[in-house]
Amino acid sequence: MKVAEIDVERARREFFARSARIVARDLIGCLLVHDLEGERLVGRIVEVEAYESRGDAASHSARGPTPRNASMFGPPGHAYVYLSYGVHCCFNVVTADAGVGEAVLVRALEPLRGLESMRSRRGAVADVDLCRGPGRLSRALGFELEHDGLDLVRGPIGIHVPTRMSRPRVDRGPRIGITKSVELPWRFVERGSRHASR
DNA sequence: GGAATGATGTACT
DNA sequence: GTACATCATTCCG
Repeated sequence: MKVAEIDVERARREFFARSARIVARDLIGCLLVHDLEGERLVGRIVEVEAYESRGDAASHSARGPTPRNASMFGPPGHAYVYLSYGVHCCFNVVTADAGVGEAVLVRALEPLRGLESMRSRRGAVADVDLCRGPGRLSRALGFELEHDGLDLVRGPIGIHVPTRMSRPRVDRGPRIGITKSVELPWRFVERGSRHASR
């Protein structure tokens, strides 16, 4: 591997090695990519939530490591995928440092590429709803439990930070669907996005 | 072993 | 707006 490639990889890993709330904010506008069955599926991240390790009772990591949340305590820049309500897969990006237990839940995407493939997995829904919700986007992009722990720098799932993008306007507020630590304003949404949930 | 609980989505009134 | 499917995980005993 060339020196330049090593530098790029280090920079990509350091992006995730920060607190979840900081990474969460920066993920708005980034591209979530899945190379699946010879096709590249792409969505633009428009809604996320940060789950931290200290003082966050809503985080899966709040009571320490368990078999389910093990990858949340693993190295940053890896996936944490879990089953919600026994039905839906939810996709997170592990942040901070290994052993800490922080992650960012990706809640909604603006579908950009591979829409036909997304439609085939999602059934008869409007395109604006293809990836509007954490369970929905996992279904649309083909995320499964087997992707839990995957290294997002190596693929086939990855996150692209656009080199040239106007910094999106981001609104911040309480997270959705939780009953603990409801006051923490760690949900980030691109202002005015029609692809966000709610 | 048993019971409660979801970081949800869909259907229905 | 409300109802509920559905099951792995977690906690308690």
